Amino acid sequence: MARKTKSESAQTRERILDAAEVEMEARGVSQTSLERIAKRAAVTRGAIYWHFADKSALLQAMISRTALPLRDLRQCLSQHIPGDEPLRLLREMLLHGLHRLAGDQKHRRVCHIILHRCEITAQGHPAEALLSAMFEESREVLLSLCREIERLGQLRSELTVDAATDVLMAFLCGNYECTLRHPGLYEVDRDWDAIVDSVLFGLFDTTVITPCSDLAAD
Amino acid sequence: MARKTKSESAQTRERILDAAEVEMEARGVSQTSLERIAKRAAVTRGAIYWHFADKSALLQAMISRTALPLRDLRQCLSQHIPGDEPLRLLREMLLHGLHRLAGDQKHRRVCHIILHRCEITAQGHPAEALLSAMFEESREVLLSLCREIERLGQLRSELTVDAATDVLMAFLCGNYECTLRHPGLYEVDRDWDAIVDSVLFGLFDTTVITPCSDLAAD
DNA sequence: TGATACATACATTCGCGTATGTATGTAAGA
DNA sequence: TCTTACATACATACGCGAATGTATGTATCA
Repeated sequence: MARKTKSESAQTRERILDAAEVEMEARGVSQTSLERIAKRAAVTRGAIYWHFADKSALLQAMISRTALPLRDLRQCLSQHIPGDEPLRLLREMLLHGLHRLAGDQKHRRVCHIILHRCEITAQGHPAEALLSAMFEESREVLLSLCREIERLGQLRSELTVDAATDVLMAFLCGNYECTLRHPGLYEVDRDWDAIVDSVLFGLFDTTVITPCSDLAAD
Repeated sequence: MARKTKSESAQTRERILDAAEVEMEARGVSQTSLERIAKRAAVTRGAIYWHFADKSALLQAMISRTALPLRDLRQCLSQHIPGDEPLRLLREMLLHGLHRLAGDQKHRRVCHIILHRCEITAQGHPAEALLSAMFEESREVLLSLCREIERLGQLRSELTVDAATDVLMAFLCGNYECTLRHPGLYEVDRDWDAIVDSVLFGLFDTTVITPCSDLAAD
């Protein structure tokens, strides 16, 4: 064996990342040796060390390869015209996240690894900073939306904006948790519309929501 | 050093478990060596191997030592007189779980380890069976309550019992997730009453709820 | 005096990182 | 265009530390 062409090399790299995903989901990050990954990718550890500095860098690359929910949030936000029905935008954002979680196999796998197959120690861990940043940024997004909704007088009087935001965060995180950790015991492919509407109805005065779905059309 | 009295031996065992909790929460289960645990407990690895077969058994003992939310659920359920305001019971159960999560330091630590500091591989892992059983059993409890509520005509018409159950599960799991994983970014010590009421209000017709709290008195 | 509750010492395994070998791709010079 | 020179893309081999499990020593309790 010897030197391959550039595209072949890139393919090797992808195969290694694919193999790492499968192995790490099955056995956990720390219990997966580079030898196992290499074997599944039909290379030797030498190839892995050529493409990646160490296991940590491999994990980092694996995470970077698939965009995480944050991108979706930003994408949804970019379609938002400020002052224009934040409640409906919020609805679309929640539905978008839930549908992606149900549909995108690859997305699910990487999230599963980061959330449940990876012992995040304190600081410095590749997944640690990412998770915190995603959480904080998601919360910021939801919080600003809740503030807009409150300004329109649609927040239920017993609630603060922070309380509403945190219910939404818990609902979202909980769905990731339940879906990924207990795939047999928790339904993913379902009619999320009624469910999301119920949650929103508990937090906001949703009489103004017009259930037009043409905004979600891509 | 040598043979201790029985109570001293039991104390040693507890010290080992305490040390294991602290170390495992800080570094993750697989990254925590028995040597570190022994050092913190002021013993040698020999003592650990005397009390426990291996690291797996140690983890199992650690989990068994602190009762998990399941016991709370059962306790709450046992106070339930069937046919008597399931909605109020549900409310108390949710509040009880959230308050314990906020107040019980030891409980939080073990949950944190099991959920986020432990790479659960497929079957056979000490934490795996426990987590699945807890989830399934919790869902069963909530599902039966939702069924009772539906029978009383208090379930919102757009929802199925399963949908309502899963919203509650997601809400609960999400709170564990957010609280334990992002302690700085998510408030635990808060007024949960209004929040729980909002969630319930989104799912059920809660006009019948009488906010008497004497039922919760232990 | 025997079983207990450890400490100590030792053997073994496992995975990591690195050093090195090697065959091929590739660009430049003649 | 053929060859030279080098970079690339791995494979192979080795040394290392860390952690595990076990075997054995030992002092004390009962």
